[in-house]
Amino acid sequence: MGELKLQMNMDEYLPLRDVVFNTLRQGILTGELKPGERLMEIHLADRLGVSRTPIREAIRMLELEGLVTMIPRRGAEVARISRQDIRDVLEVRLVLDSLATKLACERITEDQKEELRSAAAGFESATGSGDVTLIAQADVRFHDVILAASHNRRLIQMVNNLAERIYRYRLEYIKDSANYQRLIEEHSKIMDCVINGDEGSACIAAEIHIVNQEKVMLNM
Amino acid sequence: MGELKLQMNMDEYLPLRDVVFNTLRQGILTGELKPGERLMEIHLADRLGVSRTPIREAIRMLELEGLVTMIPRRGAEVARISRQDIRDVLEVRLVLDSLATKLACERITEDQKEELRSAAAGFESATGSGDVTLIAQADVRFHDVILAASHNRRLIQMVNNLAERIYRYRLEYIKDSANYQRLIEEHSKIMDCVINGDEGSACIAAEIHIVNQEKVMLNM
DNA sequence: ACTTTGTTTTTTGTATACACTTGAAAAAAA
DNA sequence: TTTTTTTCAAGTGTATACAAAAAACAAAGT
Repeated sequence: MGELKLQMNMDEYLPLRDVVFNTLRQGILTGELKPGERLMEIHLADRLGVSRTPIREAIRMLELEGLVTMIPRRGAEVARISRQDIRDVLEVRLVLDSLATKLACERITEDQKEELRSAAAGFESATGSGDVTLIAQADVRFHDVILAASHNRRLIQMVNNLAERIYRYRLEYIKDSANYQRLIEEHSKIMDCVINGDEGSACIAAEIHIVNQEKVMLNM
Repeated sequence: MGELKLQMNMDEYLPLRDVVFNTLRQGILTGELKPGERLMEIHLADRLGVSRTPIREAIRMLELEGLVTMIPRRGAEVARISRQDIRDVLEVRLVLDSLATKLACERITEDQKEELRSAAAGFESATGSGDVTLIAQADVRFHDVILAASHNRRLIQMVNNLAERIYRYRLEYIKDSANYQRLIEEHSKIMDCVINGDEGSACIAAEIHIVNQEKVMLNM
């Protein structure tokens, strides 16, 4: 069993359960905790230097988030993701991203338009750096701006949740530099449509963006 | 403070946290626990005859489900639902129900077609009974069949979660017998399209169904 | 060698104790 | 009477103890 490098960020003044939640979440998203790996309360408690109580509560939260699976009287394990799961997620994401883009066309503020331009430029320059983490962050930021511009909290929450579940696979996608040029163009197209309020084209561009992603991710 | 009639169903052999979760969930959905009402751990523990631990875990789960709101160092309260929340939820539901209906057209099995006919008939006869609970159940069943026919687990889970959040308001909608005839016709239309695999018309019918609901619900 | 049974260990499920915050009430001062 | 301070009660946050279940392992019988 490999030693986990889980390290809690105690800076923030949050309930321990939230700190643990964020820590475990991060561990799962980065792949430090692998699918199928058991999450044993005592071990985690020892490693993170807290008692079992906050660990348990954090695990309950991760369960609802879909990142861990509970087996009664056996404990929790990091959720395994099947090909079918990815298909299901992307199928839903297609329409939700499309909706977000459409709503963004109607509701985006001037500030957000500026933010969007900045995010698109940031992504393009990030691809130049070759730093995968940086690129992933820039990509997330671009999508976050559009989501925020939809001004629909429920939608934002749901899309973020979906994105989280397939984050690891999306990372693989981001790693492949063969996709960069296309991604940049797709972002650019989406941005133009949203800024000009061209709903129809914006939706189509957003859908193409997801479909391309789907094609690559399902071949991994 | 009114006496709650919360009663746990101990028949099932489940972890207490799940029993508590279901109990509180039911209480919130039926309106027995009202929006804004504080959920105090000790009181609930006493009332339900368990310790604080399962109560806390159940509350963490309800929080992620969106049914309760946590205020740090103050505890939990039943989530308040704003007009904007309802708008947001219905905006998302529109596209998700539309997607579910489209997928159902492609993937529905023969057994499910039969089930769908039965559910539609059941709803029509339920409206005759005048029993609101019965009608609501029949309505849920109809939608569940279509959801199941989408064969997309993530979608099923998400739509159910959305539906849950506005259940109380939907109930009000169901109460008004002025809507029955229209509901029956809408169901019938959706059913026909799904069974015949007519995706385009099915989506439109599903969307009309939600839009009508939205109109009424936002006027309450 | 193989199955079955008994025992031990590990791990979860639940209860409870204690510390710390916060809000409110009561008491004292202006 | 009003304001401020103090005290106290109520409630959450966290740790820990104990019980019960499941899994792993060993031993005995076939």
